[in-house]
Amino acid sequence: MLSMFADGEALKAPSPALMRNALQKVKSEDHALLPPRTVVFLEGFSRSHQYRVVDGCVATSQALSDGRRQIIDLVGPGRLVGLGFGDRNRYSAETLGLTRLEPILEPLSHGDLETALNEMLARSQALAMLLGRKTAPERVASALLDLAGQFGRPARQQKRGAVTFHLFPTRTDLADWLGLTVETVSRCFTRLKKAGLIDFQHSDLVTLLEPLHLARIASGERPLS
Amino acid sequence: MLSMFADGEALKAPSPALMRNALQKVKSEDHALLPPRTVVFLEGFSRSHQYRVVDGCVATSQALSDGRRQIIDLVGPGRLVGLGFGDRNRYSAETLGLTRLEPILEPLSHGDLETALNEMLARSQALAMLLGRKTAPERVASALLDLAGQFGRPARQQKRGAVTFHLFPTRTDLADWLGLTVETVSRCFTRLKKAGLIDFQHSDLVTLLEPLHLARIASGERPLS
DNA sequence: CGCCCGCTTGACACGAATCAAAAAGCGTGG
DNA sequence: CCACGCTTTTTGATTCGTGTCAAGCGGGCG
Repeated sequence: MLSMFADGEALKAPSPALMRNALQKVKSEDHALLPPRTVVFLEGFSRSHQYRVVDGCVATSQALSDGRRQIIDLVGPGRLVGLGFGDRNRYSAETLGLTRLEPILEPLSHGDLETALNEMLARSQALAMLLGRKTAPERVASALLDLAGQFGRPARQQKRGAVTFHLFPTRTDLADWLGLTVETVSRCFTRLKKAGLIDFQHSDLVTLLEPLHLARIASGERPLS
Repeated sequence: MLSMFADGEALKAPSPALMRNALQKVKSEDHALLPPRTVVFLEGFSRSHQYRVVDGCVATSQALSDGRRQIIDLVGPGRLVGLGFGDRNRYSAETLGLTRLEPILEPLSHGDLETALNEMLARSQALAMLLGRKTAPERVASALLDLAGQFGRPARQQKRGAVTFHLFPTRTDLADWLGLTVETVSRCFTRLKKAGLIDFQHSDLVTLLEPLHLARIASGERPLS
C-alpha cells in the first residue's frame, strides 16, 4: 500500500528537517489544521515530537519491506501520538481527515505517560485478539464500535442507541487495520447494511442502528446471518 | 482451548483467595518452581501481583466467550508479567514449562515501568503486524526467531550461527499465538525442516540451522520454497 | 464536462481451516 | 521391561473463507 505516502513530498523520503519545519509551523500557529494524508512522522526516522489529537484522526502504521501495511491504531480526539522509546520511530503516523494536532511541549508526568502507555497496550492487545482469532464480519463490527466510541456524537433524535459518526478511514485504511482486503471490508459493510445493523448514505458517514447486536457480532456470540 | 485450564482447580473458577495462597507460598519460599500449566492469574479477576520470570516461560492470553484463545505474548527469563492498570487483569497468565517466578515486592521505578511497558507495546505491535499481514510460514519463522532470542543458548560447537533452544510452547500454544491451527503450525515445521532451515529430534528441542535465511522468510523478503 | 480515485460487485483461485486417522511420545502399572 | 491408554504431533483429503483479478459505478475536483 502506497496510499500512505500519497502526498508527493513524502514519497521521496521527506527529510526530517522538512518535517521539523512543517511541524514548527504547527507549533507556532498552535493547533494548525493538517490536511488529510499528511505524514506526521515516518517509521525508522529519528524520534519526533509528541502530539495530542484535538480534532480529526491519525493512523499509526508499520510496513513490511514488500509494502504490506498494518495499521497499528486509529487515534481520535484526546489521545496521544508519538510516544515510544529509542531514537527511531517504530511506526509511521499520518492524518486521515482534516486534523488538528496539539504539540506536547512540556514532558508528560509519569502518571500520564503510564496511563497513556497502558491504554495503547490494551488497544494493541485487543487488536491482536481481533487479527488472530476473529472472522471478517466480526472484525468489521469491532472496528465500527471502536470508531463510534472515538468519533461518535451523542446521537440526537435517533432511534434508541443509534450512533452516527464520520468515518475517517477509507475502505483501504480499514482493510490495513483489520488485516483484510478492501473488497472484503466492502462486502462486510454491504452485508451489515442489508442486515439492518448499520446505514450509510455516503461511504464515510455511518450510522450504527443496532449497536448491541453489533457488539454481539463483534464478540463472536452470534454470527452475521 | 481448555488446555489453559488443564489443572483441575482452575477449571472450576479458582477463587482469588486460592490463587493468593498459592502465590503466598511462592513469595515465602521465594523463587519457587511452578509446574507447567500453572495458572498465575486469570483474565477478569482482580489484579494480581507482578513477577519477574527467572527461568522457564509464561504465556499471557485473552479468550473470546466461545473459547477462541489468542496468546498475547510468550515471556522468557528477565521479563515481567502482571503489569497493567485497572482493578481487573486484562489477560490470563500461565506457565508453559517448569517456571521460576520472582515476585516483585517493591514497586518498580517509573523508569523501569516505562521501559517495560514500551517493550510490551513494541512486541504487541509486532504481533499485530504478524497476525494482520504475514503468511503462515512467515509467522512460524518469526516465532522461531523470537523464541531463539529469548531462550536460545549461545550455541556451542554448532554450525556458524546455529541456535538451539527448548521450545516451551506446544504446537497448540504456537497456533494460539500465531493465529493459526495446530495442523498448520505442524506443517510449517515440517516444511522448514525439509528445507534444511531448522531441525528437531523431539518436538520441543529446536535448532535453527539458517537463522539469516529464516529472518528473510520471516520478513517476507523471500518465500519458503 | 470528463478524468480519476475510491467503492462495490462478481467470478474464480488459493491458503489455511476442518475433518479424519495414523504415528509417535509418555506416564502408569503389571 | 513391556503393555496399555492417553495426549500430542504428523499427515492426508476435502471444504470454505477470504484473496485475487476484473469490471462497472459514482462522486469529487480540476
